Amino acid sequence: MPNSKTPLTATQATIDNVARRAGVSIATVSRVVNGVTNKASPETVARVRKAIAELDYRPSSAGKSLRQKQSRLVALLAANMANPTMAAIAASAEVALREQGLVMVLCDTHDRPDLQDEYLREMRAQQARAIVLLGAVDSPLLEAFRNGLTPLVFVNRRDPGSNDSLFVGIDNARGGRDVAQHCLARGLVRPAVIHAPLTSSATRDRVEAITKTFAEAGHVVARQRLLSPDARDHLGIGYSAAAALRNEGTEFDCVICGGDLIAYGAHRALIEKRATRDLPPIFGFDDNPMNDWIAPWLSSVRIPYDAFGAAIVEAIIAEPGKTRDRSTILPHVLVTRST
Amino acid sequence: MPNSKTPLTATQATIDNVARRAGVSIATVSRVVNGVTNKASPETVARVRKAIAELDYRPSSAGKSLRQKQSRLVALLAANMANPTMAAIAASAEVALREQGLVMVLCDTHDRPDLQDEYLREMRAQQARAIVLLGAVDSPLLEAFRNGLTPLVFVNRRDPGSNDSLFVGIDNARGGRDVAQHCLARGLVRPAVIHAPLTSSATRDRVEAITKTFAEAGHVVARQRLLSPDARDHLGIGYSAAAALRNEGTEFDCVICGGDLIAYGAHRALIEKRATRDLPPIFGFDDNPMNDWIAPWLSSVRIPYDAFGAAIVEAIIAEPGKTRDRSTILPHVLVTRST
DNA sequence: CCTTCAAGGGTAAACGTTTACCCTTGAAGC
DNA sequence: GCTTCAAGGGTAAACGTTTACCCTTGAAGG
Repeated sequence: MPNSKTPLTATQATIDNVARRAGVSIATVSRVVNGVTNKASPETVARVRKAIAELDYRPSSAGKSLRQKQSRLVALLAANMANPTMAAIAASAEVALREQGLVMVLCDTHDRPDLQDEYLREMRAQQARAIVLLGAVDSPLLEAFRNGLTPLVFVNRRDPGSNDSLFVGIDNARGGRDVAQHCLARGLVRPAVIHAPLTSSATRDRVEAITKTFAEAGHVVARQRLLSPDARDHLGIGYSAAAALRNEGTEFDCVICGGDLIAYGAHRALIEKRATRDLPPIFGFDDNPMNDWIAPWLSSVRIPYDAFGAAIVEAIIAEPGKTRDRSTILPHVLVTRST
Repeated sequence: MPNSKTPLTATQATIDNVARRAGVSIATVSRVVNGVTNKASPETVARVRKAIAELDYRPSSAGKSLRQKQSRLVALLAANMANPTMAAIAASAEVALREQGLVMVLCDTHDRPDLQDEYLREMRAQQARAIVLLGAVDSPLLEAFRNGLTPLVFVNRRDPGSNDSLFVGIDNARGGRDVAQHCLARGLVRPAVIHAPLTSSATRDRVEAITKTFAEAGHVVARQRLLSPDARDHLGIGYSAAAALRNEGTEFDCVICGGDLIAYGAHRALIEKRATRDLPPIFGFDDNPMNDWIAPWLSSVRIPYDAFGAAIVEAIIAEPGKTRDRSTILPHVLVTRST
């Protein structure tokens, strides 16, 4: 705790300053800072600690990184920061990483392989401790990192190029099945299914499980109720799919979307023509944190945002152990709402 | 562009590797990398560039930082990452910073002075190039940084402890006046005004301008229509304020909220009792990027998210010049919507 | 009294850069 | 045939750490 003596400056005190003030060598200071106790007497340790507190000393990251060939930076490469779900996971990761003394660098790859590679290159230069990919896309450098020693953690979306990479996420197939079964139990047997292109494992697992579950119950999802329009983003996908349903007069008794943003778009298209009262049930995935407030009409498979941070940290830290599971499957729950 | 010869590895090539491969000294490599052209012949430059490309070399950040006493890291200390507006500004900043070869570190201070100081300390250890405070709170270390040489940029909320710090944001007083005038022009003269505690300059400016504008038009905002309930977050503030209005039977003809999240909360409370059809006009600030989709009932003062990144970068970069404005005021526009 | 050993702590090298300064070469000017 | 000078490029120090290795002291064991 800084006290009145504390010179509270914006310029960094060095290990040398501390050593001089405590009357010891820099080696001793370094040892005290790093908790090597068997090389200094208790009195020396106390003197050093005092000097550290008085100077508000913290080891220079650059010096440390240079020497240890490793920094305290952990990169979070997110596919799309505009998605509140990703933001929530990022926030959770940030807290968990800070508790480990690690610093999170947030990068938005916009789902572009070239940008992802650019960031990988940068993080290699930064000697990042680990790289967390929140929605990874395959890219040339990713392959190189797979064989490197920087831990790679894939979140939400599995590694598009390997199946034994570290993974943290929910069981998407089970989530899809849960939604379908929920519908079936309520007699909803003609769902409109709207999803993004099947490039990510998450979307693929969800959609496959949904159609499979309906089919097994004897209700094959007709082709015209299975929509994946081209659009620049999820909101647009949802909107144009729902608009298409309307224009073509397709009958459906519920709408299941591959993600909440798609559901927002679909909802918008639906309420443009219908009264709010007779909206069909709408389902999404992720359950964005503000849904209770801004989308009380949306049922969604909630992912446990707050659990991601801890799971990611564990995946990074436990790496040496090697015995742990390569996948961490977090629990989900279908949150049902209706206006 | 990496070609077939590229050894695409996850481990960093050093300046020494490049120098050896090009048959020059490390000094020459350094000069080529940094664009010092008058110390090498064109052929040498070409040889070095070739070696750099072949090894996919990028200077080590640690070495660079150590030598230059400055890193390429720029910290963005955000008060609340759960707010989509902050996320949007962060995304914009990230892009703009990357274009300058800078790397954004995102930290969530949760509006807590102790956490803010913790991050400031960390960033001092990282020798951050600059620190961007997106919603700053006053804290002991902040004072030290004000006198230091690391540029500080306050975004949205002004420096709570000084009025000549760098600032990027909109003219909140003007925004508040715009909303009030819009209401007045439509005969709405009994607004309910809901806001967070007046600790930030942004909220203060907005609320003051709103009440002042109404008062000047002869419609003083009655005390019972001016609400700032205690609640853990903006959503809760909006909700409990609107609930209180309802419970106390206060009459009002429109609702003006200090931020979009407050408006979401208020809206939720209002639709719980009223039919959707007779909702009063609701106004917010910031205009979260997804409002068109999820809050078509909300009018809001839109801040130009995408312009923030460039403005922040300019504030950081132009620092040496000293002649520039300390404040960058970005344009806003009142976006009106109604369901 | 001599040897051993542990405790406590210092010395110096290495990490990858940048840059001030030095060196060599060849041509120009006298 | 000198001196000068510019072009081109190398040498080495410094940045702040960590850590292998060395040194000193005092006590224990013989």
